[in-house]
Amino acid sequence: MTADTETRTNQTSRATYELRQWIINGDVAGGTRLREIAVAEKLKISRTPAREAMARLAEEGLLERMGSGGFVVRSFSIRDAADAIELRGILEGTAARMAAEEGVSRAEIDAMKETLANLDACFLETGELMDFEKYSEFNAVFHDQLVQMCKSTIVRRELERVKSLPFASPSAFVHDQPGGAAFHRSLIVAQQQHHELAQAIENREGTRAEMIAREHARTARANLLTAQIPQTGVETRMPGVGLIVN
Amino acid sequence: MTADTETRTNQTSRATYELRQWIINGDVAGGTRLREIAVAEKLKISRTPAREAMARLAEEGLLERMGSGGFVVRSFSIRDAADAIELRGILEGTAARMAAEEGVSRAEIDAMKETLANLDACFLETGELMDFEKYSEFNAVFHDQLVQMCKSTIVRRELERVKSLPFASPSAFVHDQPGGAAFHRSLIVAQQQHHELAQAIENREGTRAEMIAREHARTARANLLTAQIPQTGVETRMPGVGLIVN
DNA sequence: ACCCGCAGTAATGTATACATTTTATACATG
DNA sequence: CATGTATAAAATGTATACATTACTGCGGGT
Repeated sequence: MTADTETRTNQTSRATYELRQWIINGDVAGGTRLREIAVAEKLKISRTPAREAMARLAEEGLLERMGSGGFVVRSFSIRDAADAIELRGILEGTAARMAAEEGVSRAEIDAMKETLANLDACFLETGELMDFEKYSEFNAVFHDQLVQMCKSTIVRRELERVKSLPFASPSAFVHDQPGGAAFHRSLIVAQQQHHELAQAIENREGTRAEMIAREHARTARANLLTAQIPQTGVETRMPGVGLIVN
Repeated sequence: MTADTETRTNQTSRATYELRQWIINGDVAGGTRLREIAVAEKLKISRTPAREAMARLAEEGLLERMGSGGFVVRSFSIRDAADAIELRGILEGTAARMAAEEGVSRAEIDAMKETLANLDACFLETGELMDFEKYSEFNAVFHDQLVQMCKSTIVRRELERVKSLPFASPSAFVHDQPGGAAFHRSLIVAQQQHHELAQAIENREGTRAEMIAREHARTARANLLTAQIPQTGVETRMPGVGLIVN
C-alpha cells in the first residue's frame, strides 16, 4: 500500500503516483473536489484511468467519495492528525505486544539491534547536532522491522494503512526544524524508547512493549502539536500538511 | 461503509450490493479470481460498473487487487479471522478509553443504558433460553453506541472498517448454535461485560473501559475458535465463513 | 524429463461517445 | 427576503470498440 508497487508502466499507475504527489505536496488543498475531466486533461489521459487512479487513492485514504459521485481530497483537522498518530501508536503497540508474546527469531532481534546502532550513530559525539536525513531513514527501517515482527497479517495491514496517511508516518516530523533544541531532545527520548522497545520484545514483556510503543507515538504527536501547523506557515518539507485544514 | 448508503439507483451501486452478497453468502469462495467480463455478464451490465463495484469492495476489504490487475476474493485463515476480532477489540477498547477520558453526555449514557435493559430483557425469566434475534439486534445497537461515544473520526473510521469484515462484526456469532449450553453462558458473560463497560465509561475509568472492551472481543473470538469452522460444515447462517479457507 | 520460447487466446487497460444525474443560475411565488 | 422550481450547463454513469498486457499450452531444444 505504501511501497511503490507502481511500475509506472501504465497510465493508471502513473496517474495514481502523480495525483498522490500533488496531494502530499499540497498542490491541491484538503477539501478540494477532483473532477475527472480536469484531472484527465491535466495528466493528458482519458477519464477512465483518471477515475481509476482516484479510486485507488480513495482506498489509500487520501481521497473521499462524495455521496453524489466524484472525489474530494480528504481533509483533516489538527485533532484528526493527532488521533492518526495516536492510532498508529495503538497499532504499533499491538504489533509490539503480539511480537513479544509470540516471540521473535534471533535474526529479527539482531537486525533490529543493528538498526538501533545505526540510529545511535546519527547522534554526534558532542551529543548536540545530528544527521537528520540518516536518522529519518533508519527510523523508518526500525518501524518497518517492528511491523514485520508481528505475524498477524490483519494487524500489519491496518498499520500500513494508517501509516499511509502522510503526517502519521513515523518519520513525518523528523526533519531539521527551526526551533531545534526541544525537538532535538525529543529525538533523544525517542531513541531511548526504541532501545527499550527492542529490549521489551526480546524479553517477551508484552504489556511493556505495548505501552512503550504507545508512548513513543505520543512523542511524535507532541511534535505535531508544537509545530503549530496553520500558524507559522510551517516548513513545506513536512509532508501532507496541506491536508490539515482546521 | 457498513450501512446501506446504496440507493440502488444506478448500476454500480446495484452491482456492489449484489457482489457483496455473493461474497458474504459464500457463493464465491475466498481466493476466487473475479473476471470483469464474467461479473458484468452475470449482472447484465457492462464492464465499467462491474469494475467500479469491484474497486469499491476492494476499498471495503472484501476483495484484493492482484498485482497484474484484476481482483481476487480475499481469503482469511482462521487466525486472520481471530486476529480481526481481536483487532476490533483493540479499537473498541481505544474508543471506550477515549470516551471515558473525554467524557460523554448524559443523553448518550442514558441511551446506552436503555440498550442494556433491552438486552437484559432478551434473557428469559428462567435464565435458560433467550431471544437470539433480538439479542443480536440490540447487541449491534450497543456496539454502535459505543463507537459514537468516541469523538475521534479517525478511530471511528478504522473501527467501522474492521467491523465491515463479516466475521469480525460484533453480532457475527450471535445466532442459535447447536451446542448451546457453553455458548449460552458466553452470552451471559458478554452481557455482564456490556454493563461493566457502560459503568466504566460513565465513571470515566479509561483503562478499565479499554480492558473490558478487549476482553469482550475475546469472548467473541473464543466463540469463533470453538465453532471449528472448516470441520463441522458450520451453519451457513454465519456470515462470511466462506472467506475463511484454512 | 525439464526448460525455454513462441504463438494464440483471453484478460485488463484505455479512449470515447452517449445517457443520466447533479449542480448552478435565474426567475417566479409565498 | 426567503424559498422553491424550471432549465441549462457540467459533471459523473454506462456501454463499447480498440490497444495492450498477461496467461496458457504447445512444440522445440538440451
